[in-house]
Amino acid sequence: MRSVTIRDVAALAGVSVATASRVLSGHPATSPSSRERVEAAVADLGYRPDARARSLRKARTGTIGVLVSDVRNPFFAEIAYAVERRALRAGMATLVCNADESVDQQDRYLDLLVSQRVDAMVVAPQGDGSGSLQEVLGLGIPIVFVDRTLASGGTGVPSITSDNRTGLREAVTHLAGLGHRRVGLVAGPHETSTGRERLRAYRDAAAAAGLDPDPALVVQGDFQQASGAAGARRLLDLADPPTAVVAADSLMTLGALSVLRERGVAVGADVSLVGYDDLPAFALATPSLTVVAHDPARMGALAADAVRDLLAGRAATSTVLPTHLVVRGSTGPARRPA
Amino acid sequence: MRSVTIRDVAALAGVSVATASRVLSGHPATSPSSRERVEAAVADLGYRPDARARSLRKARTGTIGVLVSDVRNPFFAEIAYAVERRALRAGMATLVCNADESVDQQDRYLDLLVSQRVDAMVVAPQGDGSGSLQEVLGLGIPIVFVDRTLASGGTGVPSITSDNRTGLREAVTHLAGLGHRRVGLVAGPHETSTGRERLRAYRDAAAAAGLDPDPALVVQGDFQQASGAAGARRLLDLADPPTAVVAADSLMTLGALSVLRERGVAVGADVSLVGYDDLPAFALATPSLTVVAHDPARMGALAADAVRDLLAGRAATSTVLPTHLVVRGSTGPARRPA
DNA sequence: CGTTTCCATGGAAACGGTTACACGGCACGA
DNA sequence: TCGTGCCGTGTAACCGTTTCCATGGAAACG
Repeated sequence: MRSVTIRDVAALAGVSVATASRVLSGHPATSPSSRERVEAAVADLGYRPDARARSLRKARTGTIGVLVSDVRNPFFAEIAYAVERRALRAGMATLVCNADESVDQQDRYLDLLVSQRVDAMVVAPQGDGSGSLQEVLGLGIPIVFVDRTLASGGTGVPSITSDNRTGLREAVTHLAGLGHRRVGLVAGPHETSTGRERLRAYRDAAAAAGLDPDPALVVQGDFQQASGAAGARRLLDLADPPTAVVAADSLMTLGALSVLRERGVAVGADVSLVGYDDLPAFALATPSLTVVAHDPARMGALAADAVRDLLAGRAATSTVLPTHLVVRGSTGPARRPA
Repeated sequence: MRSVTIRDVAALAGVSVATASRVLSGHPATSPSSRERVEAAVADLGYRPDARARSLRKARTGTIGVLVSDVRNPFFAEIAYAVERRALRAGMATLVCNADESVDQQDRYLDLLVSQRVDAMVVAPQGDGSGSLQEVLGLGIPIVFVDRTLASGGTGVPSITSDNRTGLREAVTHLAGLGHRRVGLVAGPHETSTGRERLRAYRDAAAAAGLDPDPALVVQGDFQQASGAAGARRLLDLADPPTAVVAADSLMTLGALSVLRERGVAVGADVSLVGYDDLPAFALATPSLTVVAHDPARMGALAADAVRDLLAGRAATSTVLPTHLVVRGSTGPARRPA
């Protein structure tokens, strides 16, 4: 059962493949009569053009790759969705890949995207760009970073990120204002720019507010739910546990929250919690969560716009989107130690 | 800046393209000496094989399409993730598409997947198969349905679904046992098999338990969060509102929950709520949500297995995964109307 | 009426790989 | 020594499309 090709269409329509191709791609120089017959033949045979063959001849594949860490993270799902939506409107297909917060897997997918000859990529990069990423950057494929950037700053790659520092600073300042002196942080991986920036913002803000600089208050997570739970446990088990905890991403927030509940800690009273990302579910928790909010849908849309610009040969502008603290019920006055 | 082709590699290595190709694809009939030189040339030039060109000649593209309704729905995100993971292990790439609960968009993506010549598809189908879907089924592309099936049953397409009826029946029976007589349902769209089956199970179970058969207790949703909120509002605004509500998917559960909270209704006391899908966040709500649970990760993995079987020429088996009710705090004894 | 212009068309060369086929050289057994 | 067979290699066809170029006819113009 060989699939039907443009040759079959041309034969049935009684024209050459060249003419058939012209009709199919809307070339103006075609007579109404051949247009009509080709279209009839297409309908008759159920012809479906082969995008691979087409793209082999033309310069473009009409495909863009989106490489995020984990679509199960609602934050990245939203980004991927937004990019895809915008891309579809421009007639482009989207290849969504999960790096799983692993550089190896990221490299594997970068290879894959390159060999698929995607026209452009939207990447939330892992690591310091030492692996395939650096190499791929050298290939001249239009790339836009989203959410994260590389440690080695000036790569000339446009990026759509959010202002990690402000949100986290506001969170710490807010907690300090409530009288908290020992504020814990479940930090993100050093391999990501977001992890590093949020940690740095925490440290700066904590120092500025004169909080307890105890290094034990910072525990390392990996942006996955389990590490948020583990981190929260370590913090609560300290001899002198924090009275407030900040989690550096949504999944770790979920994990931390689950531990607080499992231990019967009254969130917002015994221990205050600031989450990251404003997931719909976070507003519905009891007490509803105070969070650092940013806007993944907008990030995705802007990333798609940047890709469009790059593909059109225009320069793409990097954007840093604002973040802000949304104060809800999970943060309250520090309870004086007994 | 033309990209480097296998011809360049062959030239540099001093062999023919045939030999270069053989080395690259691991063909046994190659001498150590040419292997070595070709590999050196590849490294030297930074050669990246072109998957499109390769797949044009070979029968396969090494790509499978995953067409779900909405990756922002954690349920589908989990499915997509599981499929992708399994596919990658088999060396295949995954094209993830969002039909957005719209038949039109589904058709557009089906066209796209066909023209990309994916080797197989995993689809959560919309509608009755009247659009492109029927046509695509006729093309002989291996397809596996996931989560949903078509109304027109015997299409011979293997499917990985979950037992929608049992879970919902248990939910209704559970509520009846707690003394609820008026149980509302925020139903899913008729265009989906899951929407229909869950509605039918609700009706059957309600009848069996002798609940109030008032048709006003069933409100129509579309599996999106906003419709869950709207549905809950309609139910609460009834002259004789239900004492318990069941939502037919996770996003509508979220919407319904937000309305209950916005109105200051004590969930589990004033009104009981049964959600659908066991999202991590649902266990963390207060009170934690009683839900109908199923296993999207397993569904995705089984779908990927089914695809593997089809691609290997074996028959794929359809599976119906179990669902079960997880009783938590959001359901309680019916409050006697004053 | 002859020449120029334009337009629809077909033939054939790309695009970047794989692979059927033929061929020469070598080791082997008779 | 002479087939026989195997193995590594090269030539060229092929996958399905687009597009360059040449061509022939009709229309437009003088």
